[in-house]
Amino acid sequence: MGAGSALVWLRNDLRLADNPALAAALEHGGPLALVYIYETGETGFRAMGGASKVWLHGSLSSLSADIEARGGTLILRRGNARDILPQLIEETGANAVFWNRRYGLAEREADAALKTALTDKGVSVETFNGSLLTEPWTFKTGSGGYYRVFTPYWKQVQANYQPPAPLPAPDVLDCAKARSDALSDWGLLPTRPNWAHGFEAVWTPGETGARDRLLAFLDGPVGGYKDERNRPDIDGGTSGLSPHLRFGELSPVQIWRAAKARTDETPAIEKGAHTFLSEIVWREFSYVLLYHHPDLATENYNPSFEHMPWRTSEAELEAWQRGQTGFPIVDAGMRQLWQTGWMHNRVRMIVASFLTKHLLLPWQLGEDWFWDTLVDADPAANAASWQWTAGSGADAAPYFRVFNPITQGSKFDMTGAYVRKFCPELAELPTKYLHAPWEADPVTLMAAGVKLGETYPNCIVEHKSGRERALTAYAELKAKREAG
DNA sequence: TTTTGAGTTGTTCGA
DNA sequence: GTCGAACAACTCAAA
Repeated sequence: MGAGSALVWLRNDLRLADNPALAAALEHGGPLALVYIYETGETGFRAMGGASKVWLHGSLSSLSADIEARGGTLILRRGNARDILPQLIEETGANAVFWNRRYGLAEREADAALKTALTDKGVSVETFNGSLLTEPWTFKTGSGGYYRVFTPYWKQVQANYQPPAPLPAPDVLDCAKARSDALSDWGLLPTRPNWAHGFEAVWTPGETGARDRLLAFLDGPVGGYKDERNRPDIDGGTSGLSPHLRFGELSPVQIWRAAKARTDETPAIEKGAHTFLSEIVWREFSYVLLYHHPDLATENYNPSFEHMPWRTSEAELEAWQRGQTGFPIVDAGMRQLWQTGWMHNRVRMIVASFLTKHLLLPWQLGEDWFWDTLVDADPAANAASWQWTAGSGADAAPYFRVFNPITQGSKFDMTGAYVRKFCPELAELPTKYLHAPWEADPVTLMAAGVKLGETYPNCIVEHKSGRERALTAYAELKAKREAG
């Protein structure tokens, strides 16, 4: 390849280390054009949610600084990649384009069309796997199909996955010049009100923040991960890497290598590291499902769920969204989500079970709310996990598994620190009543400053009757399924 | 082809 | 308080 420059189109891979597309562009030689396009108005693309936009702003800001520290520049553009990439190729004199692949249908189709168009104009295009351990078509079952059950998939990965050699971040970047938008003009950050003001205390978007978090996790918490990952009252019981992974500030390959290396040094963490990597592979499994079911975020994976007698209630949906259901563990979770853009995984299951079973509202409403409010909103993992909870998904929970929010709260937020943090109006209650304040006697309630129905809502549905209603609905579904 | 064993994360009830 | 069984039936993956 001749003297032209090499254009790297960055998408969900906002990092310099271990980035296959970037490494190939460096190999190509010549100046680099490092480009991020904020794709708006692209048909079939799901618009990024509000919390994700906030993260994107932070991530691009960090990436831009990292690139400038190496003498380069990040080019920002907004609009259609279809129009913008050819312009940038012109402006920068690029004769080769590099990107890491995406797996949603609309994205795949758009990328394929672009690749054809560029190739036809004599520009070489090379694409890579920059976001997954293995791409969704890699592993097949004995009969040639894709995996629909997690455990055999996980076994397959353990038996056959070998990480490629790491690709170091470049020390110096020689970049081509081109016009760039100002990041602040994209309007990614909220104003009036700034509902994201709580994010900063919790997160450091960008490659450095991601690496620091990974190392901190491997330095300690990973050892107890198997049990502590279920404890929302423990700070750092989980890795907190999900938003970094979502934007590719680090890759699952880097995680895999680091966890394996650390296990070799410290065999005592083996069990925790193994469980941790299985969670990473759940993300991979979700991508297998998304690849084979492009409408995973909207359509039931199991088609028989079209007969599910879901309810409708704007008021109940809103009570759930705002963390005003009257069940402390549910409300704490929904408020953590609103305040920090993230929710502990155990609590995600509890609130999802509550929405789809106790309230019997369609899982798509929950999926959509999470899409808008999670900084880690991932097209594959979010959709697959909601369907799993609802029972419509692959390898799904049995219908009779209705989480009891009181039992779950007492069992996993056993100190009550989680509810006290996010539902401060209940903070003075004794732990014994914290997950079921209605069971406290009037004297205890008064002493804690709690007036049910005033300072904290009454339950919008009673646990026992809500559970029974859900079981009845699922039985109806079964009857309809049998009737054809 | 047929068979077999298994399937992320739970709750309730009764002994 | 502890423990085991029931809660469905089906589909998947592999032998």
